Amino acid sequence: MTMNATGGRRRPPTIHDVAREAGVSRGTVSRVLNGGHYVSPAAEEAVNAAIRKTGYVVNRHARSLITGRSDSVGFLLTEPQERFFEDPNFNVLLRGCTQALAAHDIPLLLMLAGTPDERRRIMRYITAGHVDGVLLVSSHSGDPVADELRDAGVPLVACGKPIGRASKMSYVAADDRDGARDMVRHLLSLGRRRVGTVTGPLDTPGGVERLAGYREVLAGEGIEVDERLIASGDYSRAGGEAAATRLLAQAPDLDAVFVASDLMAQGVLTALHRADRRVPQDIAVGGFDDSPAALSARPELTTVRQPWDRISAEMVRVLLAQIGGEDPAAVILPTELVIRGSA
Amino acid sequence: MTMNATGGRRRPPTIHDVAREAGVSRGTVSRVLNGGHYVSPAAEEAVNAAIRKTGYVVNRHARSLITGRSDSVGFLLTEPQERFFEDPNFNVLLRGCTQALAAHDIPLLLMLAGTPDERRRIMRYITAGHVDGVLLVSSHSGDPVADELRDAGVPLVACGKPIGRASKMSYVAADDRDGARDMVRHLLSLGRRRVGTVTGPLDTPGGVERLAGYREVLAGEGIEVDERLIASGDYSRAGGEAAATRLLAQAPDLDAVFVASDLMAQGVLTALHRADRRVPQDIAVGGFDDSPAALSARPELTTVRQPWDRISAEMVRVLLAQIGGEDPAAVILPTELVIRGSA
DNA sequence: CTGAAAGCGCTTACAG
DNA sequence: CTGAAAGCGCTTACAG
Repeated sequence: MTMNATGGRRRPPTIHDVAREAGVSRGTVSRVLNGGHYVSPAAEEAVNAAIRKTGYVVNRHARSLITGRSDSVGFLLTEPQERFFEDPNFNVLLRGCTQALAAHDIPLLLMLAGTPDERRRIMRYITAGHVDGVLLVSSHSGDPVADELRDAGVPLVACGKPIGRASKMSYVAADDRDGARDMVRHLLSLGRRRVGTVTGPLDTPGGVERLAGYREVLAGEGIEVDERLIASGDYSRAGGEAAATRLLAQAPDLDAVFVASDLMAQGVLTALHRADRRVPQDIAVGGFDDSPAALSARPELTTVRQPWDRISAEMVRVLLAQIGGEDPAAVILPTELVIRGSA
Repeated sequence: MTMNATGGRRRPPTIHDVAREAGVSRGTVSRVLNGGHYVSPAAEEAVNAAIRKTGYVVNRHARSLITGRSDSVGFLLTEPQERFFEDPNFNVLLRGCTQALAAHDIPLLLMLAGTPDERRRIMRYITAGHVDGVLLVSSHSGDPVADELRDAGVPLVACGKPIGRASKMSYVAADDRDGARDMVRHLLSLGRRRVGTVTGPLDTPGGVERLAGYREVLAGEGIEVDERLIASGDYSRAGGEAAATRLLAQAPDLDAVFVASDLMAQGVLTALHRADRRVPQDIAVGGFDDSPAALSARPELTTVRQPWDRISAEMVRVLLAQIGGEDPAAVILPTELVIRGSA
């Protein structure tokens, strides 16, 4: 039983075969391939017929060699690996971006750079031009990769507002602050008066903005913010659990909590369950994301939906525009309150 | 504020620049790049110094154009999208493969083909040679993609034994049957006598083999298999929940259940909880996979660990060997019983 | 609108 | 061991 790499693969047809079949020059075939400008209708038709007949598919390597473009895009995740697999948000984003790119016939290269070592290798790979642009997924602002890529002139769009350098970098984000406001208002409308919050890391836009929304609503209602009602988390389930435990100790009269991510909210539910607090009767819990974690929680989470489909579609749109020469752009998308069993 | 695609990118150095710097011909530089054969030590050293000095990185498109290889590998998932995001196993596998390939400096192209339409487009892409080989992840044997790829001569390795055509196709799998035997023996060792099972889909190797292991152990113990103790699932959480509900109705005296995946086991726990059966006191529950789902379950799942790291590493190893011209190979890896709270 | 020609950056026989 | 040369499949000014 022999089977090698070239096994059943025939030599694929080239532009030359198409030209011969169509009775035109290779230049004309190429023009048809690249938009059909300066080509007579007759020639165009002959070429298209020849393409169908030969089953021709352009050789991207040859094309890239001359155009200097790779016709592929990188999806770069600079979080530690665990986060990627723990947090369903990344999955949703990855799928959305893959699909949006597929519509343009552009393959997505998945790049995982959790360690400084991996980051270096991948930076080299990217800056060598193996990818036309990068979809950057990383929540922390301390991340140097974003700056490095921008300085290298690599088209780039971040998911979430890059703290401190937004004006020079494209990004797509949900309206974090507004979503937080909706949730806190909802909790208050339930009659809760001791509303706490578990924040995201405060070096991330989600951490900062969702907390800001929380403060705004309380201030607007004339409720003084009690700092004992605020605990910070790290977007992990375990972090949420620990934060809730602290909250319970600092403010035993807590009757609601807005948690800055669904995954942390799962941890919060675990902590409340252990402390024999019923949800939502004793303590109402609101999440953020509407990730799959919201539905797998018990009770199912009332949460703030981030429009992941639109976020990924916009990231791709903005990136392709930038690769095409356009200036960077920021896109802010509205969120939606989703009410389920937890609040 | 202007910033375009070519912004900060300089024209990268070519092999020509390196040759000039090193005072040798381009051919010699190329030889150093490709293994250093037929190159004098002096020349090699000069070239390496020149590479460092110029920061040269090979242009893969030019290389691919002549070698006919793309130096990249596809990770093809033919499951419906939802499954990919619901089941943590895929994530673990994806990460493992990405890392194993990264060690060879080979990028992984993520390909999601959940619909017939996407499958067609991706098949075209792959058979056009844009990828040197594919890592195929799909649990169902009805999947035509595997055959199509093999017939097209594309180097291929499947995750899990492809039912009915294993002899002609590379695959890497855990020893499903043996893992199932370990788990059922464990449940019996706990003194349970009415041990049921929730199987995977019976057109998947995991569905068939894990059920076979279950039957074998019972037969070995002289226990007649009661078909009312067997319910089939679809590897989804909801499927596990439904199967457990059926089991409870058919065999109310159930005192243990071996579930063919951790994710389904989560659903089983939900159903048992609803039926007021305590785990593990009333009913012991054993899972399969040792995926992240095992740890997020309450109680944490006793399960059968699939060695995901090794599975992905072996998949990559076998694929690269095959791309290099070797014959297909099958690799079976041992599992390990992991005891936690649920049984 | 179209063809002939140059050239993208690299690898690989071919002579030496 | 090494250089000169051909050529991978395509795109794009350049003439017509």
